Amino acid sequence: MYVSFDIEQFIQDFSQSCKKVQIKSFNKNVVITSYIQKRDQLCILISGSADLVRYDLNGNRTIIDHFSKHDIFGEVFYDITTNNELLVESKENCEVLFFSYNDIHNKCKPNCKFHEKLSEHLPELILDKVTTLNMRIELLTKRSTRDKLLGYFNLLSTKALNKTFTLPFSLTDLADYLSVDRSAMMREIKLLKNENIIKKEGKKITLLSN
Amino acid sequence: MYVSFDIEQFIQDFSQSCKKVQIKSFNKNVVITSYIQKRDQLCILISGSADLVRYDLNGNRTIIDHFSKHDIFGEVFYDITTNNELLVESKENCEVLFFSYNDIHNKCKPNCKFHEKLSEHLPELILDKVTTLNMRIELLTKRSTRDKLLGYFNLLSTKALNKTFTLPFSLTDLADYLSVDRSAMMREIKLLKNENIIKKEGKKITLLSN
DNA sequence: ATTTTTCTGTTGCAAAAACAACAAAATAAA
DNA sequence: TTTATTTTGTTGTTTTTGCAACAGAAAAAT
Repeated sequence: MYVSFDIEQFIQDFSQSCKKVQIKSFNKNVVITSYIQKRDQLCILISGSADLVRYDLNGNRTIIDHFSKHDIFGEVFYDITTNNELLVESKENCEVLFFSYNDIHNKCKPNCKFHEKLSEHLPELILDKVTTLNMRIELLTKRSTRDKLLGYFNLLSTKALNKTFTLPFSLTDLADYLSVDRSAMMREIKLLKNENIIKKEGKKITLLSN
Repeated sequence: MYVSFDIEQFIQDFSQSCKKVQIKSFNKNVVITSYIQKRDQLCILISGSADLVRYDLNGNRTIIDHFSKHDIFGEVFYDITTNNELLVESKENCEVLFFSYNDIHNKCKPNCKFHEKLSEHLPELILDKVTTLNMRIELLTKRSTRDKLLGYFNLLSTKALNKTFTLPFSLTDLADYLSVDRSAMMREIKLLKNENIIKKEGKKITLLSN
C-alpha cells in the first residue's frame, strides 16, 4: 500500500479542529448515505464496515463495493446517476467522517489543519482506492465463476502472505461481490474442494494448488 | 466532470520544463508499457487511444480499461501482480507522457513548474479516473449481457445528451470491454433490435425505450 | 486496384450459470 | 433458552452464455 499516512492519528488530532467536518455514528444494518445526485460529499469510515449496494428494478442486490476501516467513499466518486438506487449500508456499527470535496481546494481557513493535512494526503488515499477498484475489475472481467473465485482467493492469499486465509464476507455476500448466483457459486466451491484445489472449513480457505 | 484543469495547455507549457518527464511516440498496435512489478510509473495519454489488456493463460483477451486523450494510467494503480500479463496497447498512433509518481511528492526542484502544477491537479485527475472505474464496475456487475449492453448504451446516451450516439469501440472490442462472448453479444443485440428497444446502423445506436 | 486482414453477422450445439425450492446449520433476537 | 432469522449446502430444471465455425462486408495493406 502507498498509504504511509496514519489516518487514525490524523482523525484523532484534527477532526475536532474544523467545524465543517462531521463525525456520525450508525447502528448495524442502516443506510449511511445514498447516492442520488452528483453531490460533493466525501466520507471516511473510521470504524466498522459497510457496503455500497445497488438494488435494480428486479430487486437484485449487488455489492458494488465493500468498505472497511479507513476506506473513503462518497458520491463524489460517481459521475452519472443510473436508474438504480445506490446505498451505503452499515454491516456493523460504524463511525463515519463526513466532509466536502470542494472544501479541500477552496482552502477552508488559512490555518485549518484538518483541510491542510487532508489536501496533502488525499492523492494517496484516492490512489489507494483506484488500486482497489482495479483489482475488483480484474476479478469481474474473469470469464467464469471458477476464475472469479480463484482470482479472489489468490488476492486474499497474497494479502495474508499465506495459503490459508479467512473470507471477510459471508458466502452470500461473496456471491454478490463477485456478481454471480449464490447457488452456482456454492456448486463451484464444491467442485474446487472435490478437485483438491482448495480446502475449506467455514470461512477459512486454503489454496492447495501450485 | 470535475476536471477543470486544461491538460492540453499544461502539457504544452510545462512538459519541456522538467527533465524527469519524457514524451514518447508510439505507432498503432504496439505495446506502450507492461505492468509487471509494482513500479512508480504514471502516464498521461497526450494523443491517440490505447487499451489496457489482459491475456490469461487460456489466451483469452480482456480489455481491462480503455484510454483516450488525457487519460492517466500506469502501474502505480495496480497493487498486486496477478499471474496474467497486463499490457497497454496502442490502438492508434499515440503520444504518451511518462513521469514518476514519487517525484510529485519529493518536490522535484524548488521551482519545477511541471511537478508543482501536477501536484496541484493530480487529485482531480485521479478522481476522474475513480469515477470512470466505478462506472465500469457498475456495468460489469450487471447480471446479464442484455443489462450490460443497455447499461453501457444508457451511459453513452447520457454522455452524448442524446438518444442517438456512436460506439467508441468496434463490436469485437465492446464484447471484450463488457467481458462477454462476442457472438452471444451479437445475438443479444439482434434481440434488442427485434424487440424495438434499440435501433442500430453500424456503430450508430439509438435507444427507443422510455 | 487487388489482395489480405479484420470485423460483422449468424447458427447449432455444448457448457455454464441462473432460477427455484428446500432442509439443515448457525446466528441473532426475544 | 427458546424462537426467529439468516446463512449454508444441495439439487433438478430452465435459461443464458460460450464455443466453434463459417460467409459476407468492410477496412487496411500492398
